[in-house]
Amino acid sequence: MWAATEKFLRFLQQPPLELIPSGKDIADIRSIPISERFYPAGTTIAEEGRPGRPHLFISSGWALSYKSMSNGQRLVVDFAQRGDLISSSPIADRSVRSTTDVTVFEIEAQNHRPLSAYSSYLAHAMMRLMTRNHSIATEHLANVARRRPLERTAFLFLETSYRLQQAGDGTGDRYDFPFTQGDLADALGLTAIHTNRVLRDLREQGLMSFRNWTVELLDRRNLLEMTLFDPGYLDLREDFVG
Amino acid sequence: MWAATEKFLRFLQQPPLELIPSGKDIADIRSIPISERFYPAGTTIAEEGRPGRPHLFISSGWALSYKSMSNGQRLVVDFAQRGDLISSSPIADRSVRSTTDVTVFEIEAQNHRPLSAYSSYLAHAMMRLMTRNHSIATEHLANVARRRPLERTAFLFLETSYRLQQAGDGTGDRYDFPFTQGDLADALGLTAIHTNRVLRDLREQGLMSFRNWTVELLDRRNLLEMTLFDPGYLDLREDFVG
DNA sequence: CGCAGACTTGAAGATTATCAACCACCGTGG
DNA sequence: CCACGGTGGTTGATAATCTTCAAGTCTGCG
Repeated sequence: MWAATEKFLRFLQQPPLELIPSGKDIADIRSIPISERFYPAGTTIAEEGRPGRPHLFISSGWALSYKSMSNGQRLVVDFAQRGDLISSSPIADRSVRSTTDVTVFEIEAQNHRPLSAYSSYLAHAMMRLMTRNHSIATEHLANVARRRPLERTAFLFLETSYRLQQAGDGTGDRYDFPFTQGDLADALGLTAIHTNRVLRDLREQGLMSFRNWTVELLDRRNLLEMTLFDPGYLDLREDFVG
Repeated sequence: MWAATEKFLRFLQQPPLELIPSGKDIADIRSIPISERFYPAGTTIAEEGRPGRPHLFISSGWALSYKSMSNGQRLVVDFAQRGDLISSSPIADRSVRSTTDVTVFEIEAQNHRPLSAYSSYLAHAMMRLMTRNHSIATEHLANVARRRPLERTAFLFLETSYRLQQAGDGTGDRYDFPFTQGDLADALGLTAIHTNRVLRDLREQGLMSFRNWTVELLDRRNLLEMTLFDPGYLDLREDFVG
């Protein structure tokens, strides 16, 4: 009947969320209209400036979340992967494009009745994810504002590796990363050319390599040391009080 | 009896939130322990790395939200003012220090029962504020990554002016801003020295001035034009579905 | 083969940081 | 009253970093 809802319930219980809903929580969530949608690679899923789209839980694939700025520049906000929530604003402040084929769960409240009125459990889960997203955005800000390009770039790939691990996708020392150096540059606040040189440095120093759409972390110990990477901000613990 | 709760309810109905709770919403919120606290200027209200502090609604004063990075650098995450929510994470990812005397409402769930279980209304309000905070953080990221220092600086002061207006604190063409050029630099991703030169440029071009802890927007039209500032991301509209 | 998109390299120029002073203001204590 | 120290702000010279411009290379694919 509501196949999407049942799949969504299973999704919540798998990594990275691993929620354990009670009977009431499950019943509450079943009262919310949830749909599962498939977007082929290259689809624009959400567009900046548009109002009130549903909240998106990515269930598989990679998506690029970005802002097209009025000065002609572009900012890549995030490389979104399985388990990530892309929550909507009254007016979307970013666009989302599927980079690979992508499957998402879409949730939208009806008749001006907020989701939190349907399910306090889902509200709680969403607040945890939104808090984590905020932490990630803040860490990106720190990265761009206060780390040098080499460390900055290494940091981003380390973060991505940890998030993949959390989502249960591999060990993280080697992973697919289907984005261009231009995408990377727009995430790091550099030019594509400079990003290219930074990647070469990282490769020549034997630290890591990004070629042919795959990342290899060759010397994780030194990468951690030079970036002083601490994954605490990615934590998704149960003891969040929201 | 619960003076703080009643004051908090009034706070919700004033700018910038202007919420209109129903009778049930009010009863729900009365079931939550809320305290009002006063922090003199210079107090450290929250500290990075510490677990599980309450959520903070700033009711008056200015606070500085920042990260002390392990590479010795500092990032100023936000200049928080009246009406802002500083939501907590499982592990705090930033510190907060009162810059002026500050009054806040502090809300903390008890016994592992999430706030959303007490009040779907408060959960909804918090999700709206968290979404706005996320939009602000993303815009700051765009600002630092993809705008030049002059526009970047002007943008920050324009944003602050709009947020003050939303909170009902003055017209915004002239306002107190009790932070140093060093604080500003750590928010903009520049050195203090370069920030000083940028401020001089803005002043010499007759665009705006920041001296003696007060900001004057002298030529708002040109500031808006050069930054292409669009306050849409600060929107706090009722039609949010979370 | 030839094209398009992504990547790579070198040289030159612009921007931003660093270093080293110095000024201005303010509250304190002699 | 005034010297003093501390904080915050200002300036110039120099060095490092990053961008821009211009020109390719590589690869997959029709």
